[in-house]
Amino acid sequence: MSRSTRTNGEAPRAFVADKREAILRAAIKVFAGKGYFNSKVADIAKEAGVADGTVYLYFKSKDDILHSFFDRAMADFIAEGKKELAEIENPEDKLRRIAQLHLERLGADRDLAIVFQVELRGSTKFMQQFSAAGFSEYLSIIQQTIEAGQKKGVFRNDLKPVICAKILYGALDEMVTNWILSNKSYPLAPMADEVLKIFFGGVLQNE
Amino acid sequence: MSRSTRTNGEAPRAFVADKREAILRAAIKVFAGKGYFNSKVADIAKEAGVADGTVYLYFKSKDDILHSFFDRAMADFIAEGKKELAEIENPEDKLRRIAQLHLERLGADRDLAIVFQVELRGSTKFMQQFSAAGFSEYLSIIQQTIEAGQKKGVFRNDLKPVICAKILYGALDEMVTNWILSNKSYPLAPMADEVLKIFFGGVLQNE
DNA sequence: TAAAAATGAATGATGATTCATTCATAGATT
DNA sequence: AATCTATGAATGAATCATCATTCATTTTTA
Repeated sequence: MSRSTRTNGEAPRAFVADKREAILRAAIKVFAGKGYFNSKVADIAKEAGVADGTVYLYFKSKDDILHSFFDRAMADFIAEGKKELAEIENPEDKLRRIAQLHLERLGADRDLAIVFQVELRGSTKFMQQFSAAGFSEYLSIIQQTIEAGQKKGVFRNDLKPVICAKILYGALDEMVTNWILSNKSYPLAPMADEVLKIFFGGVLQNE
Repeated sequence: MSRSTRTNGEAPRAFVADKREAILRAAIKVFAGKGYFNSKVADIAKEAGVADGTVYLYFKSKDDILHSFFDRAMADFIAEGKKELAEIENPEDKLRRIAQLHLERLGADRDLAIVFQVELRGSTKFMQQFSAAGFSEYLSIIQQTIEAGQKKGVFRNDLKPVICAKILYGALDEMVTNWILSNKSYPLAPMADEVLKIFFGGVLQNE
């Protein structure tokens, strides 16, 4: 046993990581409740059960908290998505899985969803980075799936894949936003099928 | 000529209204550039070419500026939309006109679009009001058009109108957001047709 | 010249960040 | 085992810059 400290419970780093995690969770909760700019660092500290100064032992600044959250959440999301999608061949099924993952993930954690839908968009600057970072990768995964489907002949060839991707994303995004703003609480994930029914088949009656 | 002041240019109220308008325009520009919370009232005053205090002769508070902007913009938009749509019978054409108006309007004024897409969403509180106010009315206009189309048999009956409406709105919204964030400047309005092609016909190949 | 509009310096509240201090732990020493 | 000490985590009161807002004064208008 090379690691002597392993004996009594957790390695020292694990303890540290937990506190960071606690502050991050607290921040999400506070941001979701009052909005980023209306949230005081003191609020976050209180929610996390630590002193104000402690926050600065784990994060450079208030801004850094939001960034850290976003970086991790987005990386996790894309990583898990890619893994899941690698096992699916059929482009139609792939899109279905993307939609489900999207709504499952955000539907499982309201605070996280609020920060994603509302707070992360509160500044153009952030949106630009957002755009540059994980977001465009996400869009391009959808786009590539559509291109693959076109090659296979399951999707129409007269549509631009970029636009299709944006529409699907926009539709899912709107489902999430509506879900957040609604007072009634309903499960979000099942909307995936509704969305895809329309996205796949269109609204026009085929006589 | 009953209005005596009409002779030398503007009526007194018009002068006042112009200054209010100037401050509002300036505010939109500043908000669009730096975000609501990063914008100082002094920035707005400077941009409008007035003293800091003058802003408070026309608006109750910084918050009131954003609200006033939103109220007017949304009311204008819905009013004009309703007028235009009243002249259209065919639900398909109606949706097409809605999409065009949506993109034309926002595509014509980038600052306005940024405030709409980015700033107005920076707080859940605002979003809730947003939601309560004009926004849900907008969504329901789309929804009703779809219902009308279903009755006429042009739209599929196995789709929920609410969901269809949200999807169309979400798709348009995403087009606008992407347009704002893109460095390349392309015309936004033509995307309406692309969106509708997919919304109407779906992406699946009909063999 | 009276009233209205505009000014911009001063005020006061707020809240992010800092840092001198305290606390807890684990090894070292006796 | 009891005591001591070094280390780094944690604390939270104090700092300090930042604005939104006000209002006494000046300028413009009619």
